[in-house]
Amino acid sequence: MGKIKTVRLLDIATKAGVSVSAVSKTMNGSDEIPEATREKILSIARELDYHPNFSARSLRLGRSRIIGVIIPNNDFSYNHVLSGISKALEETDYTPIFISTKDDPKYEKSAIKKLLSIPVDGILSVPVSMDSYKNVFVPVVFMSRYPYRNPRTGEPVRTNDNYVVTDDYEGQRIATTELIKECGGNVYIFLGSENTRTVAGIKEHIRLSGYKKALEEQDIPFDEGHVYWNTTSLENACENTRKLLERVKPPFGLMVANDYFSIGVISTLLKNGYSIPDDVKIIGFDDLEMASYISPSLTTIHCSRYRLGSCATQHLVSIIQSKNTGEAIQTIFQPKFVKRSSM
Amino acid sequence: MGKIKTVRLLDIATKAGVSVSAVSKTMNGSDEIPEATREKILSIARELDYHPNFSARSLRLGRSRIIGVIIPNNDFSYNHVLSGISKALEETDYTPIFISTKDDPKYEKSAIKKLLSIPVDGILSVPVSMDSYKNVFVPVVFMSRYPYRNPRTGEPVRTNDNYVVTDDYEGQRIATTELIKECGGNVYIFLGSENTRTVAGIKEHIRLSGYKKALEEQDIPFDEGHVYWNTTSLENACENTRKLLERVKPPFGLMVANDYFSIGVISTLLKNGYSIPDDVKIIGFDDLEMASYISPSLTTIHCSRYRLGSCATQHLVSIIQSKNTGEAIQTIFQPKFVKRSSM
DNA sequence: AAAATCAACTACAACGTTGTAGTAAATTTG
DNA sequence: CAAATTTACTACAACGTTGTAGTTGATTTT
Repeated sequence: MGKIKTVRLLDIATKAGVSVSAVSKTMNGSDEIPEATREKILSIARELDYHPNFSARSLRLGRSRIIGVIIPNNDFSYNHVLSGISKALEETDYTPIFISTKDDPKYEKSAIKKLLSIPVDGILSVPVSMDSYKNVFVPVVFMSRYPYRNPRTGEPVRTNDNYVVTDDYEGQRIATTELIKECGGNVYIFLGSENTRTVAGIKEHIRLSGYKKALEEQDIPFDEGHVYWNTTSLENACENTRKLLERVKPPFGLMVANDYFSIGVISTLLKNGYSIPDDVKIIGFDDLEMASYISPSLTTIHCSRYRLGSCATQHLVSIIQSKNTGEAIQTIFQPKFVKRSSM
Repeated sequence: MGKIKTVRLLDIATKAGVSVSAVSKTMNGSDEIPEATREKILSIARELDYHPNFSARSLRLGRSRIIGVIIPNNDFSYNHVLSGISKALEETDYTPIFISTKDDPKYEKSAIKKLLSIPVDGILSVPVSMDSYKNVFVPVVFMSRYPYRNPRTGEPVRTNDNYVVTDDYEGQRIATTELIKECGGNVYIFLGSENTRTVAGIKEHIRLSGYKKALEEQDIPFDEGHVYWNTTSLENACENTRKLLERVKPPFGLMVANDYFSIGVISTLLKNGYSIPDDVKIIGFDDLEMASYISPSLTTIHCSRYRLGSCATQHLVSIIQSKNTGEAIQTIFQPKFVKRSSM
């Protein structure tokens, strides 16, 4: 398995009897090479199966046609976002490179450095700490986690970063409002990790805020005991369900962090002999494809993570190509309530 | 957003009053730089927040610490494989770059070229056409789709490529054997795409072969009408189920291409008033985490795609680092039958 | 017919890194 | 104490590409 010489511009140039520059110009579509020479060069390039050396080009140009994608974990829970990114990038000649941060600012910083040293032409990020992006001099589009609202007040926050998010605050508010219509104040909520409540140092979870807002609107007092944190796996979801059942008996309403974990919740409820939606009314979050296929079919908040990824990607590419006017691109997708049979 | 000058070895060298070579040697841990100078250089590097330029290094060295990952589609259906790869790579200082082929040899060829031009240090691939890899001069480990058996005969195939696969032939044979115990010859099978039956030009699907083998062992004649192709989405799975119900009435046994699509099958059966496992016995494939949480809990063939990815990655890294002895690394994971309540 | 323009190139430096060959001073060896 | 070796460096070419600044020879303009 010895080193194999790759085909360079020089090889083509030698064979065609022209200079390296002429070949380079031809490859880059310069109009100062006449048709005849151009044809000759291109046919030799094809014959030798030439492909430009990525590193050399990146070194020379200071750009790479590579987009860095920073995600919190490598268990691909951002699966749909990534699919959206890949799909959107397919139309362009950019290639994504994914790095995970394990939700740790240390890893995030090193991920950014790694990406910048490539150098990537832009970054799509589900951020851990906004501070990490202070000295990033390529375009960045934040996804999903940007503090677009003050989580304490629900007020929109004005910044000049680029971001694409779904309005989880509104999503949770709507879900809660709908559930209150059915169950009054008897509504519980399963949320994700408590210590990564939100980015940007504001120690209040955006989904929790939406939940509180809905309660407030209906004059229902907030009860910390109705919130179950750490729904971060199917097993945790089941455990939370068991804990909940120990403390309160149905009927009640329950909102689960996402559709996937709802499967665990439903499983545990059925196992304990409860029926859905008669005993427990359930609302998920995301509206995964499978939400309408499981039984009972899942009432949920629709917000396409796929669309989020593809939208952010389109933004980033347009920023890269049009040399950023300084105008921040900010998109907030509004989630929708989808009623099925779990409620 | 002007171009920001990045920190180079030269900047450190100038500030430290030494040569670029001295800094380079220090960075690469050469032992010919004494402790005092080394400390000085490193502290300046830290101070300036130096990070090596990836492209320059790759150009110079002809390697990049990047691993190319080739997968058939960008809807991340190879999710678990990718997670395994990412996880395994986390321990090393290699970074993966994913490219999809859309199951088209044309895209596959161009993906390979792109990766080689980076240049990647190795490739992990779920291949479309083995021909595409003829002139690849970096280590390749094939995943999941390698023709490790002759699909017509079930005989092992001897090659000297590196690969990691799960024995889908055996998996399907076992599933079929188990289902026959319950339903006799009354067993149906839903399989994936008919025209990508297998790689390597052998026009026979490895899973179908396993199915046939089991029938043969029990002296049950093969009936083409028992095979439903094109189970490539939840919706297709439902449609196939409806078609099947039109033609045959329960009871019967049914094997579905994978656990995920089983959700659609189960949904359709329940909707039509059939009960599982009394009317229809179902076996999935994969043993996804959710298989034991859905209702009815899913009997399936366990084969960890995650493990497949991480194993292939470990192999690749070891090949890269030990400068390949020529000995091919080949791993075949044996799947296991997991009985739950859908059968 | 000389001057200016143009077409079709070529030569060369630069991007940031690394390894090899070289060198001067310090230290060890015979 | 001279010769050989070692230590601690430095200088420089090379990796493949691209853009800028030439350099021809031909054509057009004055």
